[in-house]
Amino acid sequence: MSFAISKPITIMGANASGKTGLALELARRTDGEVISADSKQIYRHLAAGTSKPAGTWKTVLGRELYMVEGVPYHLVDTVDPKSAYDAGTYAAQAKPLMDAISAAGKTPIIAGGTGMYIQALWNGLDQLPPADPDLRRTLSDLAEEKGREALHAELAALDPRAAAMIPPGNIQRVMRALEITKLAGRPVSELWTGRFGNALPGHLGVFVFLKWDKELLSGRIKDRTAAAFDDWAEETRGLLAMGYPEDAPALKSLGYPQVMDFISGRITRSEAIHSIVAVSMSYAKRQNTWFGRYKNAMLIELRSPSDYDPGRLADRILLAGERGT
RNA sequence: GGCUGGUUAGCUUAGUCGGUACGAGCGCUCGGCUGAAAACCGAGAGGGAACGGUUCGACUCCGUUACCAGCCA
Repeated sequence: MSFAISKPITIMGANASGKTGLALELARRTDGEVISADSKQIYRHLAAGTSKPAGTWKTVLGRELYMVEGVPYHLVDTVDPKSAYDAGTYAAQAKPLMDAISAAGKTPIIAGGTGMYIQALWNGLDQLPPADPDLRRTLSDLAEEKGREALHAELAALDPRAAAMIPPGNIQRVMRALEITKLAGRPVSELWTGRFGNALPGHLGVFVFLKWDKELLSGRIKDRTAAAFDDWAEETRGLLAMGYPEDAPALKSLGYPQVMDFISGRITRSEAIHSIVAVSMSYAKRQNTWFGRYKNAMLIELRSPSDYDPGRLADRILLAGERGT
């Protein structure tokens, strides 16, 4: 079957839930192109540790494209591991790509597990000052010296409403709120418009949330981690050999610290795998919590291994898309 | 077989000189999230090996049993 829809399709879900396979199936059916929404697959040289889909860079009509099984796969393998990347940058890159794909009569398929990026792309971020590394360093030093409560107290003095919404322990969000308030010269809470909400614009696209039974997902994560581990270790050795520091933004990704502990002999291979599975599962829980907020997304619950059938799932999704058109 | 030490939440453990376990980390359950988000954070459930004794009262003292560790045979 082939469908004449070009409304974007967004596939969300925890890690190891089969988003890539489904996205590729949808791309083949609809003459589509995939846009990744993944804060770590965006980095070059990270593959085994991020389950980046295997692909190759090709020049197509003068454009450099990462091709996976014949499908263009955007916003993957493009950023240097020592560079910072963030939701604002992602939205600024993904939106024009999505529009261009649609304009060419093709279907954009957004697939990823980074909820904040999907949120930034579809609901947009408020007009706020971007990150200021120097200010962050200052604030971070202050927190180190006087404690998190001191920073929170400072925020409370400048913006009581924001302070009430952010727990003192959440140093990152406290610092960000202070950063915005100082840079903008106005309290953050006055700059938040509420657009960063809990609903996706269902009239603009099809949104799918793949949610696996926990035990099954755990099995998939175990299998995937064990299978990838040796390549992962080799990949990490390579990154360190290339001179990337252990605290490079890319290496702050889940699992890499454990792999580095294994490489340096601090823990065994099986300890590393166990630990990675554990952190992956708690990450999956957080992802499901995030995506669960979107009550208007199409929830696909996978309760047995046979429920994951990309062909059949694609049928369901495309049918829903046609109805909505 | 003997001696010594141990047995506190699912796991690793802290502490209680007899008076309701301020416990902690991990795990588990739930949640939050506006340019670090695979980040960062919040809430909750869960506990004194077994049996008997002393005592107004025992996780804390005594005895027996079970199991663990170390040392000696």
